Formats: sequence, structure tokens, C-alpha cells
Amino acid sequence: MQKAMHAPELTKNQRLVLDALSREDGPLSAYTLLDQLREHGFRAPLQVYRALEKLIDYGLVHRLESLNSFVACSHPHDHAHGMIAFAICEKCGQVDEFSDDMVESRLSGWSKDHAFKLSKTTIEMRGTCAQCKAA
Amino acid sequence: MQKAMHAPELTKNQRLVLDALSREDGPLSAYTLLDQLREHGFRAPLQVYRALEKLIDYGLVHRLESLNSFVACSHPHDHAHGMIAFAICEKCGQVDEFSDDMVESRLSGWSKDHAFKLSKTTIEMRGTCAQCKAA
DNA sequence: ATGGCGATGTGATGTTATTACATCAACATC
DNA sequence: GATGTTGATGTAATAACATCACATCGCCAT
Ligand SMILES: [Zn+2]
Ligand SMILES: [Zn+2]
Ligand SMILES: [Zn+2]
Ligand SMILES: [Zn+2]
Repeated sequence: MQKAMHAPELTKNQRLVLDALSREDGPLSAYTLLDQLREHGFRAPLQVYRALEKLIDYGLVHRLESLNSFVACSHPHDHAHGMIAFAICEKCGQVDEFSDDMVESRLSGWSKDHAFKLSKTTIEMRGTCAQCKAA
Repeated sequence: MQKAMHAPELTKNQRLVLDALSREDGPLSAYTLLDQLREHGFRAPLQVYRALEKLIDYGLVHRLESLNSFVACSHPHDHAHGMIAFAICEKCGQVDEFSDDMVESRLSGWSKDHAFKLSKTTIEMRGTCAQCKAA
């Protein structure tokens, strides 16, 4: 289970980053975000990284470790994220976000059995989505 | 399920990188490896990355996406890797590698259900190991 | 007004990964 | 022996990703 700190009002920069991510159907890198936001006054990577950090804390954005990039949460209202898994299409970049109680229970179980204090879990599946497979 | 291409004789550079990783109990970054191997003639990142790429293909080394680093396989003889999960201690860096058939079956099941052609799965748990928790 | 605090702006720097191109050894074919 | 092919290697340059250090600003509570 993950903390999903409640989101206060977003700051201007956080809003800009979240909106940019929400416009996309796939993940964006921090530097792509920076480029998109230059017209809104962004000048430096840190502005992006700082906003991302908060948005991730609030559960509104997820980091995809295997891509070094970031995606808006697909379920921004369902604010109690458990363990999340992602299916990432390597052809089109589309990302599917889902949860599976059994997976969560097995991984939590392993942690309990091994006295491992779990703080964060990354589950990312890479492959080809149905659409791209068809084409 | 993952391809675990059979390993031929390792080249000199591959051997050096694998030995360096095997000496460690935790993961190393490519640049840390490079530094360790300078005395053996390594001069450039690419020498490390090329060796790592092959070692990963052979299933002798794993990449930890959430750390951008690399670790020697804990089960170098059990060469039929299915889906692998890692438990990574953020205090001491120790990495535990394990498999769980139920996790694999649930994630494969999701993929089948969504016509997602799975090519590679990353499962990484971050937290604190039993030892570090005690201390 | 003063201090604390979170957010921001900015430049420099640190870290991770790839591109491009040249070379070399091993082996097969002519 | 010359030639071509293949896989591994060497090297420099560059790209991509992330953080540090320090200054400033707005806001709110003493
Ligand atoms: Zn989400
Ligand atoms: Zn696709
Ligand atoms: Zn392994
Ligand atoms: Zn530990």
C-alpha cells in the first residue's frame, strides 16, 4: 500500500506540468515537458522536476522507471492508490495503468515473510498493445 | 516468460564486468564499473555498456530500472528466468531476487486478457531489509 | 518590521546513456 | 594469399536525465 498524500491547491508550475501531461496520451520525459513549457516561462529542468515531485506525492502523476518519464494518473479521482502496475506499449507509447489485488497480496506477503519493510513498488510490463499488434 | 539466450564463452570485457559485479553484494552503476575497471584498461562507458548488454541477454546480469544500475544474477545456474522480482534495501543496497508463480500468472493473465504482447516485466520493491530495520 | 517557510528562478554541475566512426581478430571464400 | 564478412573493441563527442547551490519572492504569524 502506498501513501497518497492529499493534494492541496496546485501551484502555477504544478498546474502547468499536470496539464501538459494530461494533454498527452503517453508518458513524457522531464526535458520534453520543459520544452513544451518554455512558452509559459519555464527555463530550467528544476522547475519541472520540482513540480513533478509534488504531483507524484499527490498521486496525480506516476514515474515510469523503465522509461525515465512521467505520465498523468489514469484514475486521478480514485485517490487511494495501492500497488500499481503499468503496461507500456513500445510501439505507440500508450500506457495502461491497473491494479491487481492478488499481485499486491503476493508481493506484500513476500515482504512480510522476509521482514522487508516495503515503501514503494514498481511494476512495469513492456510489450506491444492490442492495436499495434493488429497493425 | 523471458528468453534466456544461452551464454557462449564470455569475451574478456564481459568477463571483467561480470567478475566486478559478482564481487559486489549490491548493484553497481555503469560508471562505477568503469572506474573499477580502469586499471584493467577500460577507458570509455561504451565498453561497460556493451558488456552489460550481452550479460543481460545471457541472463547473467540484471538491470535495476529504479536505480539505473546493474547486479549479478543470484541464480546464475538456474538459467530459465521467468518473471523476476527484486527487493532492494534503500539503506544498505542489498538486493534480493525472487520469483512468484502467482504474480507471474496474474500479470500474464492480464496481458492475455488485454491482448498485450508482453516482452519484459520489471518488478522492483524498494524498502528496508530485515537487518537494517533491526539496526 | 521581522522572521519563518514554501515556492520559484537561475546557473553550474553531476550522472547516465548513446552516436559515430575507426580498428582489429577470426574465420570463410575465392 | 587476397578478400569479404562478422563480432568485438577503442575512442571521442554528444545527448539525455537529474541534482546542487544559492538568491529571491510572497505569504502569513509573530
Ligand atoms: Zn494512478
Ligand atoms: Zn501500441
Ligand atoms: Zn537472475
Ligand atoms: Zn538493508
